[in-house]
Amino acid sequence: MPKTKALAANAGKESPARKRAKPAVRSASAVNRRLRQIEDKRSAILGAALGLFSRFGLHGTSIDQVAARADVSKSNLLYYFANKEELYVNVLRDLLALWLEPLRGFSAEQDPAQAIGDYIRRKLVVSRDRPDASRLFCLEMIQGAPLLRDELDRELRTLVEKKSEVIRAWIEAGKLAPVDPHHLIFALWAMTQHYADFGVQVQALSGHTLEDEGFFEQTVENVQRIVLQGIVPR
Amino acid sequence: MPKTKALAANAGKESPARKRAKPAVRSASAVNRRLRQIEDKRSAILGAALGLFSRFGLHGTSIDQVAARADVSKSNLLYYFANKEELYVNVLRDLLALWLEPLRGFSAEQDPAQAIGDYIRRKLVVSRDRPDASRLFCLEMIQGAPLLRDELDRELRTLVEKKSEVIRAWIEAGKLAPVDPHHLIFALWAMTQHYADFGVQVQALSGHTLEDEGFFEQTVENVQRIVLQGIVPR
DNA sequence: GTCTATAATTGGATAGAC
DNA sequence: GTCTATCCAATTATAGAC
Repeated sequence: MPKTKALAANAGKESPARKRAKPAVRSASAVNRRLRQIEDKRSAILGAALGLFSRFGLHGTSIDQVAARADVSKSNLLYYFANKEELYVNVLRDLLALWLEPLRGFSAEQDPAQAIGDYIRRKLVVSRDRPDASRLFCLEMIQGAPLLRDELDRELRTLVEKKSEVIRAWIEAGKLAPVDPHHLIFALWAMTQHYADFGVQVQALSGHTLEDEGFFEQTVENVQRIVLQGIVPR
Repeated sequence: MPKTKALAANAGKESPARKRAKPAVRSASAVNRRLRQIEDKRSAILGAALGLFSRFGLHGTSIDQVAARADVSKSNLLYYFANKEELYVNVLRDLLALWLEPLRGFSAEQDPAQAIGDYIRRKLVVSRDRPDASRLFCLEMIQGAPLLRDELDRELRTLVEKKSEVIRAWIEAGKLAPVDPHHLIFALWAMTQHYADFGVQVQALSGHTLEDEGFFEQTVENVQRIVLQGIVPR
């Protein structure tokens, strides 16, 4: 079984970027330059890690590969992140915010067709521009979300409940057909993420990627139509 | 990078179950019993492997774990499957058939609403009864389907093209709203698989699993309604 | 902060007895 | 067919010089 290293043991070990401003000989600007440089390196590593983790998973990726891709040495990487798991967790944490964002837009005052149509577009933009984020999120879910479980229960859950209320309000106002809010939300997530997570399949079958401007618009339009109008002729 | 061991090298090494009927002292029934026993062991290993691979992926699972779960020794497992990759490939192969099956049902003579409604139910049954299969398939896709790519291009592609024709025929007959067949198929796949692949999330947010009879029916109904009628009131 | 060893471990795979 | 004993490669992680 994947060993869950005592994360608590690392709680004290904070990343080097935390140590700042000790009585310095260098000028303030030189210090800032240095700090920025460090932050850049950190995010270079995080970026490289996302790219690899999102394809091959935590265990399918070696620290070496991440280091090579980020153009740092392995031991240098381990200076910035105490161990592989800490790196992984940091990558995931950055993800969640990005993932929750689009849903926040919903509010009862909006026109539901408009709001949901916009939402579909925004999610497809994420699938197009950040497919790696989507894939890593999916990987984590498949594994039972060992590291995201808490956040799922807290943040995501309350957000979803709030938005479900909005959807219910729309239905009661007769602006939306009676549909279970949870299932609607699942449907929206599933259909839009699919183009990122199953990108290879989409490409193999349709011959296109979301990068393809025409195909992107066609996708937006079709997903919107299916969800809003359905496929039975009116 | 994940090393792709020369699979060709193993082409000759066939599984032990292939050696049969040499002039035997034992009775025919004894031999059959033995053969069945061997097949049972093979499928026990395959089953255990599916369970683990579908959660932790190829690299997240050790041969040892599979062996333990199948209740055989590691070296005994390696007698049945020459190496880890061969085991993995065999698990995947069994999967594809299961995965393609439901789509074959479509034919132009059917009523589209009925056919698609049935399809949704059948796929959700698979998501409920074989979530591990769905997850492994998803894992493989995320990784770029290195082992399924050929099949994707061949079998799946031609099947999808054939069924796209059926959908187009329905549209031309005015029985279906104008929608791109590919996107419709993607939507159906995405929405139904979601309940297996993102099962943890579904559980965390809705409090239910497809195992839950009531929830299952509610899911079927909602997915059908969204796809067929859409959510804008008529 | 960055690098060069190197320790320590895991895990895939083989050899050979039974 | 099944087991025990190993071998060997791949990594993770640490120590310590600069």
